[in-house]
Amino acid sequence: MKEEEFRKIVKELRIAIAAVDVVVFSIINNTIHVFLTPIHRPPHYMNMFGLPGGVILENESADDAAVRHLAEKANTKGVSVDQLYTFSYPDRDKRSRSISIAYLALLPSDKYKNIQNDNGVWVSVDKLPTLAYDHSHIIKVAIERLRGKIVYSNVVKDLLPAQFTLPELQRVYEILLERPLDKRNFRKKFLTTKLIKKVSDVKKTSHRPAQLYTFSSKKLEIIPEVWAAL
Amino acid sequence: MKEEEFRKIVKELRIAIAAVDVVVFSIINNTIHVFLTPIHRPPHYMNMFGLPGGVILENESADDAAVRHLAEKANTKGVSVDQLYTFSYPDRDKRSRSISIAYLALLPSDKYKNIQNDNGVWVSVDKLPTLAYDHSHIIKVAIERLRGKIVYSNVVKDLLPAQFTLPELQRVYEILLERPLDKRNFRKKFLTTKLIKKVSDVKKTSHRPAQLYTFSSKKLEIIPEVWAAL
DNA sequence: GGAATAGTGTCTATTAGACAGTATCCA
DNA sequence: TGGATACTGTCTAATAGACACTATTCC
Repeated sequence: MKEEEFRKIVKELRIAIAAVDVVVFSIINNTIHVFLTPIHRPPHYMNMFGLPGGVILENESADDAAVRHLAEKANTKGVSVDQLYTFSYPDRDKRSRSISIAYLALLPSDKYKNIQNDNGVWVSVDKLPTLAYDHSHIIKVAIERLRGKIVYSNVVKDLLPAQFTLPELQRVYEILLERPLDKRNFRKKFLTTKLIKKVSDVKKTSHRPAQLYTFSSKKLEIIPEVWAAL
Repeated sequence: MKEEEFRKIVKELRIAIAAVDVVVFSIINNTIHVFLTPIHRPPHYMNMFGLPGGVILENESADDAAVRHLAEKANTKGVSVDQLYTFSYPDRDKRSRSISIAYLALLPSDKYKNIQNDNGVWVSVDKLPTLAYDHSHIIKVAIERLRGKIVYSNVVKDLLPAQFTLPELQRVYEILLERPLDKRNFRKKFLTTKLIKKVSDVKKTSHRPAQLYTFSSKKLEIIPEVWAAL
């Protein structure tokens, strides 16, 4: 069935179609970047960028659809997604009624190049162009959610390489929280959470090497502590 | 269009239709109760109960639809709803593919009788019958969300009458957290949050009267404190 | 005065947050 | 040895949590 015909029927049915959109973040050059794909849907959305996403197929859950669309548009595998929010204002898609189940995905900074393809681009969230649909809004909500999550969980694990140093970890928190953190308090607090453990290796640089760590668990863990330290 | 015909077309389109379901909680007789409506959808769901809900119309958001369906099925007005999660497993509705944007609503214990009508019933969440669709699962998720929310926000405001005593407030926390709380610590902590304020009245009973309080704000406030006190 | 529930204060242990100097590597 | 960044510990103030008695009303 042609898309045109499809939309006509859907419109007649006066129903809301559900689709998914995925906000993929990675930290590049010390700023949060989001992965965008080209969108060209005349007459309203021409030569624009937007979030990767699309329809949900007959035999998949929205979660599956999010993973699938991400894999197709960003050429990646094994990225886990978390449901963010469902956006449903009637005019969010000017072409026809559609509802977006938005997902949040995180990519370690040593992996972001993998998911690049000819069309997709990584853009700093501080320098977003005008995006298709309500995708700018979705990204804003995603940033807030991410900021909220890091203070009571180990979500940052998905933004860091498998092995990382404590200064690198702290830097991620500083970027997301947009404020400097005290090095001693940060280390003290983070080590008491037992979320990370030493590996028997150091990161060699042009100065004193730093101890490498890894996250104890690959699953999302909830921690009681709140990172309010200055 | 007849429902049968509608479902046939939808099935041919192989698309996912979005609907809403609303979990309404109230505390009745010291236990969490949920509001259920009768559901009769042969052949899979006959003479059962389930959450109030239904389709999203052309010109309304999911939030609007949730409020509307709640008003229709439960005969009430002015209840605010919060998006809970979107459920989308392909077989969650055995009749046809449908996705549920679930909402959470709370009703003060002095108001729950208002939303009763000939068909709806209030059932303790400890004694739920088998429900239609995946509604049992949705309710479980809703309870967890509610439990999580009360420790860092003033959500309980929607479970209490406009004026209430501190022992009543504490009771709500004890029911939701399923453990006793120390009276002195509870009062001390809650009063330092400034979430509530005294009113110039007391609740008269057959023993010593209790000071009445009211929530300072009708909006959802986030508090840093965590109610972990024993 | 007895029953029933409201209301109150202190002490201790832990945690949060401020703060500055030493250690280790490389060039 | 100088540059650069990793790493470490203490003090203070605030908070969490344990704990028991007095106050007020009604009957």
